[in-house]
Amino acid sequence: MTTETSPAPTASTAASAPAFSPLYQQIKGLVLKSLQSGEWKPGEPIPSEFELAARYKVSQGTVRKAIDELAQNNLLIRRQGKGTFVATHAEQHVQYRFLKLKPDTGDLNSQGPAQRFIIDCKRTRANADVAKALSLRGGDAVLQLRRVLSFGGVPTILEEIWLPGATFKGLTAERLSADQGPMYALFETEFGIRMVRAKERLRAVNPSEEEAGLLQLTTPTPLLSVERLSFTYHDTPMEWRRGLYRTDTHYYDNELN
Amino acid sequence: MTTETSPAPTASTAASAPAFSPLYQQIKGLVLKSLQSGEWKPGEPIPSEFELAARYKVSQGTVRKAIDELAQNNLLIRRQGKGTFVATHAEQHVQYRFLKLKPDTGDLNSQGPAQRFIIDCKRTRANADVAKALSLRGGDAVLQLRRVLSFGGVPTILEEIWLPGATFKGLTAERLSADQGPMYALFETEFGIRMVRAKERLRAVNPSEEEAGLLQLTTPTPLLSVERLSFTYHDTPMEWRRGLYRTDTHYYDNELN
DNA sequence: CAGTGGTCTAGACCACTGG
DNA sequence: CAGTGGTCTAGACCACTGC
Repeated sequence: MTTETSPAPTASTAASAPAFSPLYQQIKGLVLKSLQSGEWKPGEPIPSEFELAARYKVSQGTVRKAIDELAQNNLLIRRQGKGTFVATHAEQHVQYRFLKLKPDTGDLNSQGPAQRFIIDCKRTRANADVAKALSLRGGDAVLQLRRVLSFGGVPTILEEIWLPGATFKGLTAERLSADQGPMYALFETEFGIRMVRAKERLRAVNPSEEEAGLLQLTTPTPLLSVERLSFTYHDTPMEWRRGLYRTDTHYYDNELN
Repeated sequence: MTTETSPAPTASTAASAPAFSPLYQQIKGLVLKSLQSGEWKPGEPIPSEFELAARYKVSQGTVRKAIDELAQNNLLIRRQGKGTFVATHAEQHVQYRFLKLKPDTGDLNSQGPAQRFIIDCKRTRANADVAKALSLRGGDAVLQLRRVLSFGGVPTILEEIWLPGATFKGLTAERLSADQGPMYALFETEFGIRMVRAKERLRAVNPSEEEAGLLQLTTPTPLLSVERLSFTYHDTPMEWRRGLYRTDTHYYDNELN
């Protein structure tokens, strides 16, 4: 690793700025590349700080700072005495990392695991909205699926999910139904896609008759509409979903800092 | 600053653990104490890293790590070449730091600043729920106020706010109406209270007739109910509010990591 | 130009994990 | 006990701000 200020993978803001990029940022980029390429897979340990320092020809402290930031972004997990591991949506004691819905009493697992019912799962073509969200061309193949999540036997979430067809070749309703565990964990093992972060837009809405029926609502109930765009490495959008959450027995939990 | 492992402000988990507390955590605690005591006020610079290092008898790097964490928690703001400043809800280019509502088109300020109308502001006694949230005894004095926020002339948010009466002595509707700028900024300058973080619970609800009227809703519209508990230093709850947000023209924006 | 925060290094030692 | 991440130090140098 050279010490001189270099153009580096940190794209300058297009114009005149020389774009000074600290060493640890460049290291961060290299580590990210190895993560994305699958050199280190979810759940596995990455090389120790000393090994990485030798590999990149920098001091351990510099590697440390790079890893610190990646760990804060939930891409890596540090475990003192054991090593640094690639984060995963499976096994992570924090299952359902992106699901912020909590029951008014108890916790999500107090009534056992969630039950999942696939309503349908079909290949189709992206409409304008979905194409735009997923950075596809209108008409590109997409996989569209709907499902209901129940907690303690009560249907609570109705979701509609769109995935790029090219990336998720071979994903079927059967494959999804057979699986235990979070869908995002399956994406990792079967398709090498790791969801890294997401944006959500929340609204209060009245469900359509079909939607109310799928959630077995007996009285008119406003629902929380949650539109989510999920990203994999390098801010690449990889999933668009819209959920309808019952919020008479649960609430959407959020922390502000 | 002693280097030996000390009991320190880091409360041990009640039982047998000796509770090792790193030096920089202890420094963090001392800095926090100075923040809370008002030695350094919102908007003001704190001493330089070298000065603090001398004061606490530790190396600059240790002070740095302490400040880094406080800056990440939005308690401090670092400005290269200038210094480190106490964060504030005023002036901060990010006004309305805790307000996650965004318009479907444009941004919150595209139609000028928010208009605020105080509906009422009265001193009363805490009911059980409010008392519990604010860690008061039932019947303690509380200040209760309601207001409407409008954007571009459209009433969009109806809020009901409860504050501990003892801390906010002298806060009146007149005082609030006279003020420009965020309420949390006024809390800092007038009462020495700085809101540091908050928790929100979201639900979809149907407004009562009175609520619909105050928001000038002409058709039945489900609203986003946002219950917020705000904390000042040391996780002390200081404000409870419930907002009703119109989400037909706006949405609640959230980032998941 | 002096003063601030930001980066980088090299080395020592500590705390935690597993064999 | 060896190997990992975690803390702490001391010092050098860089980038940014304002006078």
